[in-house]
Amino acid sequence: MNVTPSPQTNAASVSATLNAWFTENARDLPWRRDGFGAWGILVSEFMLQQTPVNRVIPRLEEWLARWPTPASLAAVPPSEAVRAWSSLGYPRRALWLHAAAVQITELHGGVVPSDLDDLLALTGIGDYTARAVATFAYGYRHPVVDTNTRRVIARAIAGAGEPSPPSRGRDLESMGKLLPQSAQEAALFNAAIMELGAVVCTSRSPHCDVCPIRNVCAWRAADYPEYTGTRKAGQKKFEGSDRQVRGLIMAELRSTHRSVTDAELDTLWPDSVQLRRALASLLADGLAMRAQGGYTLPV
DNA sequence: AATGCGTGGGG
DNA sequence: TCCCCAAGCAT
Repeated sequence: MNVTPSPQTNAASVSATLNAWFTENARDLPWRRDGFGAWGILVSEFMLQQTPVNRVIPRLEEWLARWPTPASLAAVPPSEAVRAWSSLGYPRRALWLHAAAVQITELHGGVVPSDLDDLLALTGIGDYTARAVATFAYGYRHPVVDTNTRRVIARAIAGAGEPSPPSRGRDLESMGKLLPQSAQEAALFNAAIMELGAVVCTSRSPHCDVCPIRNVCAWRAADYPEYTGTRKAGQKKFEGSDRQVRGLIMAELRSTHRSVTDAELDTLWPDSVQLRRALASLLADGLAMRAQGGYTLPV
């Protein structure tokens, strides 16, 4: 009696196999420690938005030692948050995390909310981060979809080499179909599929030889067809970009507690028009402010 | 919805 | 070397 696997049994197989694999092979990361807490998880998720794990860990531990609660961060000026962010990149995230800490303190009694809509209302929290916090900090049964999850589903389930461009509804639906019924198993699976994408089913050179779901992988079954769909637009060149100049200015502002003069800024970049443009955008973002004949981080 | 937003490591 | 990518978000 041969049984053709139904989508349900295939989904159950993938989630059970990945959860078993994850239980044995999960990396020992700070935010996975028992009792790490919702605030620590929230901070880690902010830092992990587009920044690799290994670069996040030291900054995260410093951050939580200094600001163990949302209220403690809310009590200092945003300049301190931006400075402690150091060179993690995308410093707007530091500003947004500080703003979220203020909101949590003023609107939620200093307790990181667990409700999806409450989380989404916080500055700097979008669909991924809201779901990650509700799931990993509070154990709710929500689908959590990040870039790793999207890639694993594209390959193992859809048989494509790469995911299509993100589509919120479709992404949540496809992850929802794989999600185990129990909230505890669901939370584990959300982390497990992300982990697989991060360490095995990687974007560039996937390690299919050690993949725990290689036997049910649709991409492998189809003999690894190349991706044919539309790609997301590539990043613009960084060298010579406004982003590079913004980065130089921010590094200068972080390096001192006194105000940085126009003359000092002019030494950072040869094109003064571009430098002014970058500076104006930082002022507009609230990452810099005028002070005492120069510029400082936002107090 | 397409674009802008840092930084650094790896193929 | 250069190009791609990394637990996204806001506009």
